[in-house]
Order: sequence, then C-alpha cells, then structure tokens
Amino acid sequence: MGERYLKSIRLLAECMQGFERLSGRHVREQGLTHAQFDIIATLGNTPGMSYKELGERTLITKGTLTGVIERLEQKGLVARERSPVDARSWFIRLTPQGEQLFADVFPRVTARGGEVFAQFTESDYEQLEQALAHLKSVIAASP
Amino acid sequence: MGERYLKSIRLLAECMQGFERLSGRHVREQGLTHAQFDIIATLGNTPGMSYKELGERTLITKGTLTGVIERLEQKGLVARERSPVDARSWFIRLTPQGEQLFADVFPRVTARGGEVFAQFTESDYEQLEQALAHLKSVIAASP
DNA sequence: TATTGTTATACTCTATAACTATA
DNA sequence: TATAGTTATAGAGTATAACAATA
Repeated sequence: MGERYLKSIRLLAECMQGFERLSGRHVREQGLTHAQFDIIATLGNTPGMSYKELGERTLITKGTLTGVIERLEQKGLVARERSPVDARSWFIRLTPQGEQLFADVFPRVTARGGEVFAQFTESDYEQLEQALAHLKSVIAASP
Repeated sequence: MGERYLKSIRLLAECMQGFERLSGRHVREQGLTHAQFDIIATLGNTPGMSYKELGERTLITKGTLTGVIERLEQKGLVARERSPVDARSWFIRLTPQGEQLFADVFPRVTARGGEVFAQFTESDYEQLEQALAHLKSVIAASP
C-alpha cells in the first residue's frame, strides 16, 4: 500500500539504464571504465575538487578512490596538487589531456543523447526537469 | 548548443544516485553486492527468466552473469532449471529463501523510500511518471 | 579527538574472446 | 550458421578496517 512510489523508481532506473546502454559503448571505446568516466564527468567544467568531495558526488568510497585516481593519473588525465589550506587534502583536476578527452567523449555520448532527445519539445523538457528537480529535492532532504 | 537535454540527464543521475545512497546500506547489510541485488530485484515478482533476458534487463554481460548467478545459487537464493523448450537455455527463479529476502529487503529499502516520498501528492506522482515514461519511450526507441 | 587520505585484504565485478552444446 | 551459456584471463572496482599525517 505504501508503494505508490515504486513505479516512479522503476521508471527512473529504466531511464538511467537506457541512457547507460546508449553511452556505455563510447565510454569503453575511449578505454575508460564506468568509474573512471564518472570521475572525468564529475571533474569536467569544474576547477577541481578534493577526494572527499569527489567521493561524495560519485558514491565511490575513499579507499577505492585512491586506486581510481591513481589510474587516471597514470593515464595523464588528472593531476593532483596539495590543498593550500589543508595539508591533509589534495586538489584533483583534469589535465589538458583530461579536458580534451572530456570535450571529446562527452559530446560523443551526448550527440547520441541529442538524437534521442530530438523529438523533445521545450514543454517536454520543462515538465521532466520540474518533476525531477522536485524528486531530487525530497531525496536530498532525506537523512 | 545542442545540449538542452544535459540538465535532464544530470537531474536523472542525481536522483538515481540519491536513491542508491539511501538504499545501499540496507542492501549491503543483507550481504548482497549491487549486482546481486540487481538480479534479486529483477527476478522478484516474476516467474523467472533466462540468462539472456536477465542480462538484457540488468546490463550484466553473459560471462559475468554466470558468476553472479553461481554465487546467488550457492547462497540458496536462486535456482536453475533447464528450459523445457530449448535445451541450451536455463530458467532462473528465486527460491523460497530468495523470495523471502526480496520480501524482506525490498520493503526495508522502500520503507526508506516511503519516507522520502511521504510528501509527494498524487499530482506529483502523475507528473513524474508521465515525464519519465515519455523519456523512457524515446530512449527505448533509439537504436 | 576528528578528519583526509593511504594501505592491505579478500572478494566481486567487468569486458573480452575462445569454447561447448544445441538450434 | 547462429545462439545460449561456460570457461579463462587479466584487470578493475568494492567494502572494510587499520593506519598515517594533519587539523
């Protein structure tokens, strides 16, 4: 009876899965894993951030994050600098190659997305965005 | 410029991530991995299905699926029978313990969900469902 | 004392490709 | 010839807990 919302969650999961199905191939073609692309996409269009913030945004735990960042660093896609204000902390950002990859892969994934959304009208967007923003706000408000 | 839809995708991803953050703990408390819970949830409330169908629904590739199902079988949560119509194929279904776990974990996750959605009105649901169903349909229609 | 990130452990997932058995 | 699932391989992600350095 208290499961009115299950239909929404199921739809949400199916949409995400559908989108991942479409984008996954391009990600793998660039030699990136899902976790690695998650980091690249999270760092893209930002000045960079700490492990802590990256972990919170991607849901990758700190122990795992060390390894993922290490592999991205070896590939020359991210760089680390010590935080100027907290000597325990690092600041991770995309390198120029990382930016380039982001600028290359993301549009490829999203060009695909563009096709998918070709028939979306402005009104469709507004309805979807409003509904999702509302959902996000109640989820975020949950402890 | 052709990136009007990026906001929707970002919202979609943030909603999924928020929900996973809320449900993840309960899943792990039951000793299940993400992939394993994915299978249990996919088999729940169905008569069962083949590896092929499970793989299509969960995006887990066939080689991986063999191992995931094997571990669930060892835990006594799923059972396999040969398909009566195709001797190459299996029919995987939840065992009574699997059903029990599904009936136990899912509400625990979703009770959490219930709290989150407590303030959702019927109209909120309808708008979200309609928007997501539309999105799903255009994604599914994409090759 | 609490927090940021590292290391160690043990296991699971992952993609990929070659393979077996059946269709 | 094509398809359902298995096996083999090599690597990556995962949670967890104990640890270091710094706050």
